[in-house]
Amino acid sequence: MAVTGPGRPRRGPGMTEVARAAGVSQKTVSRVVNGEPHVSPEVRDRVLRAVQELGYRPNNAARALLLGRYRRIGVVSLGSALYGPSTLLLALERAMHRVGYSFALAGTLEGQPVQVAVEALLEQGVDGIVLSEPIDDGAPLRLSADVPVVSLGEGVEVGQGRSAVVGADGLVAARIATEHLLSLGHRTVWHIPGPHDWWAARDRVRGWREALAAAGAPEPPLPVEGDWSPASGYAAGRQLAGLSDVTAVFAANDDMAIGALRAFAEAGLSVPGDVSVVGFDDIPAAAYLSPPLTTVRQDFTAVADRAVDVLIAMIEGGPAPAERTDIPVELTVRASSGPVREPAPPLR
Amino acid sequence: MAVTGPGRPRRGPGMTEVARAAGVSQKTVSRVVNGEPHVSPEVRDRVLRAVQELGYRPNNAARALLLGRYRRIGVVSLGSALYGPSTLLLALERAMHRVGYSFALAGTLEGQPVQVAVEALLEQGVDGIVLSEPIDDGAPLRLSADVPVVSLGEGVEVGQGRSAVVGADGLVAARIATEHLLSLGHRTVWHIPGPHDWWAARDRVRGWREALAAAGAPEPPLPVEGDWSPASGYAAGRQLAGLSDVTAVFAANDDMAIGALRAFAEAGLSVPGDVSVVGFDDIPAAAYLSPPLTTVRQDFTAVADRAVDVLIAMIEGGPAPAERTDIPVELTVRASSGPVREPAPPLR
DNA sequence: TAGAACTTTGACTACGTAGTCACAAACCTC
DNA sequence: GAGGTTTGTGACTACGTAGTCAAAGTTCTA
Repeated sequence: MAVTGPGRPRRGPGMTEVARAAGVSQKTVSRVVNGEPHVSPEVRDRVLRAVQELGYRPNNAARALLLGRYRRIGVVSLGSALYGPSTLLLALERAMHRVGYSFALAGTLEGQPVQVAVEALLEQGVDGIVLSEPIDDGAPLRLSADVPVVSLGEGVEVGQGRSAVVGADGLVAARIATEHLLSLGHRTVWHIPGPHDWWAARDRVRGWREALAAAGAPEPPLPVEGDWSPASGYAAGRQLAGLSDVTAVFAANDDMAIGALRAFAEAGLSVPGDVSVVGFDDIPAAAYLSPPLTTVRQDFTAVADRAVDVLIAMIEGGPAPAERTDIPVELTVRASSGPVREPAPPLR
Repeated sequence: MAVTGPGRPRRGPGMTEVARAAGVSQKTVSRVVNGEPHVSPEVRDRVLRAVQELGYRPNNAARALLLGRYRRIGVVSLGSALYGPSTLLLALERAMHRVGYSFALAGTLEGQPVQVAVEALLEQGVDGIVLSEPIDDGAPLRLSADVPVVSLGEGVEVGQGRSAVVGADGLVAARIATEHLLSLGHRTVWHIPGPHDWWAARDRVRGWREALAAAGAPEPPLPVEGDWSPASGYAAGRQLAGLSDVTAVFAANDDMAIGALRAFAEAGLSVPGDVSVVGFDDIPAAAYLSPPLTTVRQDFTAVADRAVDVLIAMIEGGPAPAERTDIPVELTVRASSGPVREPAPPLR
């Protein structure tokens, strides 16, 4: 019996109706629509005209049901509007558009395991999944999915499925930022960290540590942990401003750097005169702060492009790449970082 | 014949396999999975156990093909990582999650008509469309879609379909910001506008004009049009700094306000001593700038919730609401705006 | 010019799901 | 205890598409 309840929406014409209009079989319409060979020019024209007239639009659900392929990629995101994550998200959309895939987003709610979002995407139907700005609860992230997964950060264990890792090189970036400050003559560099359950934040801490160790600089204690917000950077900045020997600070993102700048200003410390500050992200406002902020820029477009390319390769049956891919980063030096100030000259 | 080419991915079990395992019919599995009544507890248990064991996951493509409903909403976005748009996007995702819909995103590429993105969403299969941060080329936006459309901004003409408008009240917001500055004693208020093809930008210009007119204040000319970026705000700020009678500036967003602040600082103008500045958005950094920025906050969560509710109502067959919905805004006064400075006192 | 090879077209089918209907069994109601 | 209603279950079907195969027509080859 026909399924035609009252709540059922009108549908557009299908291939069968186009076929009738063009006087051919449904299969021939399928061939024309999909650009398959072995269709005579006249028939192709007739079909295309009918498509035009009827306003035919392919039904992706039917195609997906038949083929088991959706031409859709799911993205799991924390759903924060932070500069990095949102820029990345939009870059992913563009990258998927480029390869003809559509974009489905699932946010993870606080306290919920990532698997919940993955499940939602799988149910909706996706050929692959990108894990953006991932966090974890300490233990390495384990997922179950029957499609390939690309993680933008650390590796993920995916039961039964293939997975790969693509990321901006946060570790190297943090090292570069720290080395920049050390090269200006600072004895050591303090770090305002992001939340420890973010992989990106941990990477930056590690990079900072490595740079200090490599230079033989002492590793100062971490101030209160930030949450990426200017408010948390301000809190950390106040702590640091209270210490006497802080001359260089590397904040895990620009927003926290902004908060720290504010704290230093309120404490009467000049930047970079008394304290040098380096941020992370190169948000558009960075160059227009007072003082303009030295920071590290990640190439989110490159990360997204690479992530999608890797994912598509796996979707099409290729093996998971053995190595992670890291996209290089770039340090932009502005006025907020400068040479260490001479110790107050003795009375002359 | 079975469709089983080599490129075809393995699929999970379907209801039929679950049914076999549980010793019932496929239809009964359907009843259990969808929580329909008239299933005996024992059978329900048996089915649920089989579902668990086999790792059954509903196939949304099949459901959609049958019902013509996707439980998916498409969002058309400009794809800019600006604070407002990205915050809105993520709020939309959450709102859709709340009502059990999934989220599909289509970005409009520069120079391409919005209809292209709409078409992509329709082809992929969505029950409704949200037009976020929309722009137009001067002429009112006309779309063709056979699903309901909610525009977050101005009205859109949708051929054959129903449509509604939900927005933060940018007009009122701009009026409030302007009135705030006038109430501090400024003779008039200058405006740094956003791009004129953004509805939001035009709204703010109109609100500013209305407030000036209502107060009988003269309407100063607009400086160079901004593009929402700090750089463009800086350029406009330099223009304004060169004029002698500028004491109050309302920038169409916080980023441009940041640029303007920088320009004023470089010109030796103090804020708010010489010039008061008000922004728009209340980005997290606004409170930590030097000086902290007076700005207007929009409630994106409320906008998104309302937009999704309205859309769902239309999807479920309801009529399009006749009136647009506007979400109230809130002015946050900080240190960047202050009373007009007394004219330089005559020599005493 | 016979047969092989290719081109063009269509009939048939399956993908996984939920609506419709049929029917048996259990439960009422008076 | 006859008639009616409700409950529980399954058979059958359609949704729109593309793969498979068959068949007729056309061109090429020896």
